[in-house]
Amino acid sequence: MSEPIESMVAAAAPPYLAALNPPQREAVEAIDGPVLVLAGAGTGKTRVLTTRLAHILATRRAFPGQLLAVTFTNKAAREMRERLESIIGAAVDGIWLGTFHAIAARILRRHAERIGLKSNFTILDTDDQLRLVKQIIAAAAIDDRRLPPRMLLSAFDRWKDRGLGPDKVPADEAAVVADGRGRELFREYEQRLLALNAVDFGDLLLHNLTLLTTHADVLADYHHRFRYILVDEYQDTNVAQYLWLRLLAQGHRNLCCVGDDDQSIYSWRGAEVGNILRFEKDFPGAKIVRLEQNYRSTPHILAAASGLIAHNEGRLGKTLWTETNEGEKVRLRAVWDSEEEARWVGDEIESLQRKGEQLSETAILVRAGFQTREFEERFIQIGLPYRIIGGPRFYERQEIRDALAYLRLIHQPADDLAFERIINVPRRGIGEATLQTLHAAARAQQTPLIAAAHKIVETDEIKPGARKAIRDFLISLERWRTQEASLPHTELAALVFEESGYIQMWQQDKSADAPGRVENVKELVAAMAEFENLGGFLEHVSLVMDAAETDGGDMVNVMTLHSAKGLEFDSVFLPGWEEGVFPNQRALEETGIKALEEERRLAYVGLTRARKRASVSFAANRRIHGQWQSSIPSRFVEELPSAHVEMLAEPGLMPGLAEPRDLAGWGKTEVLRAPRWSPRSGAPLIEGRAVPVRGQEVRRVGGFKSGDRIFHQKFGYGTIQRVEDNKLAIAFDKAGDKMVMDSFVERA
DNA sequence: AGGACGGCGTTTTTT
DNA sequence: ACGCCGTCCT
Repeated sequence: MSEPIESMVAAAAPPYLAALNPPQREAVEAIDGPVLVLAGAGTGKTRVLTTRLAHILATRRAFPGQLLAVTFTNKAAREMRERLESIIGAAVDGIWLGTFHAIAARILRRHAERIGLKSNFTILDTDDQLRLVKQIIAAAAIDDRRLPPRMLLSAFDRWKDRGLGPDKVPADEAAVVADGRGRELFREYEQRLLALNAVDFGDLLLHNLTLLTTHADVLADYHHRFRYILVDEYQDTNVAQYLWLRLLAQGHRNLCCVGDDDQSIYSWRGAEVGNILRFEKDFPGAKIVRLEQNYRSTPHILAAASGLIAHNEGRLGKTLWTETNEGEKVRLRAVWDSEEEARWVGDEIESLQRKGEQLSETAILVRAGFQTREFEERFIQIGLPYRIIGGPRFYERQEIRDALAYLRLIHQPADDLAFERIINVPRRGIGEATLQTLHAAARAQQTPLIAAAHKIVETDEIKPGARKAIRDFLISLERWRTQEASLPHTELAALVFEESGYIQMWQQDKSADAPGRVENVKELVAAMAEFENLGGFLEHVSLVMDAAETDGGDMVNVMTLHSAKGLEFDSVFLPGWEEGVFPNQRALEETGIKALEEERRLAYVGLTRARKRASVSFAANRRIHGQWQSSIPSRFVEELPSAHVEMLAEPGLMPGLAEPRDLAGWGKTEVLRAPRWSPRSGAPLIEGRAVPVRGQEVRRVGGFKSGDRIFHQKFGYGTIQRVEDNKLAIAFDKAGDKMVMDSFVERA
């Protein structure tokens, strides 16, 4: 441990302040009142956040327990804690530092009974949510082909993102979901969750809002408690999170939000760039600090990224600059097809490697997961080590979810979803019919399945075989539950997986992945050791579903642009800059110009990941869903300022253009944007509607109303049932009921 | 209870 | 093209 905090305070300018540039220092020292720190990419955002926390503590403005620091990811929270402790030189206990969800869960557990929950409530993940929604749909006697569970769930999620419970959803919005039954189903879903003593991720925030707005004493308690509030990645907050912060910050008004509107890439999961754009209005007198000095990238990379993002409107505006020297221009490479692209990138990486660059300092950032495949194939072929970031996670595996269901059920008997999951795993001869009987009984008695099961085994409502199986299972559960108090939780878990026959089930399984599954369950048990008790472990699993730490070998990193946010690499490859792929066609179809700007921000995020060199590439032909499609360069290619880009031309090859042309001046020349990318697309889409393109006849779309007869390329003739923005609910004569984009239909 | 078959979706991801 | 999921059949 280094010097105590007192001696840091004694110094005229503490060392941690001296290391900051003027705006950073301003952001750190503006302790009181609302502050918005607009932190461009690579400008030292985390340093400011952590130094600010350290400064508050060092100057004795608050005790650790009076600080609230919120992040979006566990990784960010961990990093913040580590860096804070390295500044302070000691462990910092008591600070409320964590993700929105973790903090909200902590608060909710303290006051669960005020919401109608018990403090050991279960936090459901998406999988459980979906199963519950399916049950709700079935119970409402709705055909799930008419109402896909995913869609309904996503409607619920988006409502919750906006802080809306069943009673607050605007009538017109509820009306267009599930044939007017949206509100009813939403209410049903929420009631089911309460009955299960469970919450989903959205509820954590939503219940917090209810708690804080309906219990003045609780709110006052937190007002008093949280003297200083800090928020990371503020541009990613949704409305619920914004309302939550605003409520908590009302006390001392010491709210410091750090974010970058140009890096807002999560609107599709409810993030509202608007939150950052209107900070000044919401917090009058707020101090705005801009961090613009970039410590990461070369001037060419910064200029290219800045030139690109300048095409967006409604930005708060920043001008990134750097003191470093020129460096390399952003390289732009046209290739014939996606295979050649992978070959080229592979060659380039090998050449970098020969020059002594680390593979792990190299990244390939793609727009969508399917693009990684081509690179994998090529890299395997040439023996180039790589890792894909962002695959399926440990806690999402079947065996882990099964094992967790056992533990959940022991810890929280009302967890019907857990009960259903494992009642017949391993097989105990409890089939569909028995389960139906149980469900019916549970519904009739308004009790959890487990309680219904206890009663039903005393009757002869079910067959003797199943009855015995259930009774045995219940006895085991009871025993394990008793042992929860006496045994260490790791021992309990090991015991449960043995006695239940779960481990044995996989040991006897002859499939290739069975041994791995056994290992995973054992790993799970081992992982429990780090936690004080079963409850703590389950909380961790629900909220801290971090991907396993990437192993440290020297490998090329392959990931999506989204996963790359917050990371940096010496060399960055940005393949697939083609219309349709990037900007992504579907995004444009869904939300038009809004999506286009978000895609552009994604491109900006990609470029600004690079320290020394960035290479953009695009292919004339690409296989998508098994079909070769010709493509044209992304509009983002033209938007890169040519002074900062070096075109790596291959003679005679310029995909998508009618004929070879002078490539150096593409910025000035209008590039033909023939919509050859998608077989069904009519034209580039802006705001969800086709817009005229030079030399091309574009059919006028929009203006449809229900009752209109239409024709669709794939589904044939049909009648419009309902219009929702640019989406049409259509009863097709042959293909049944479907939702389609209006741009894909024409009047019959 | 387990395999075969057909249909569907295939942008991004955290908690 | 391909994989996953749900259903249906044996």
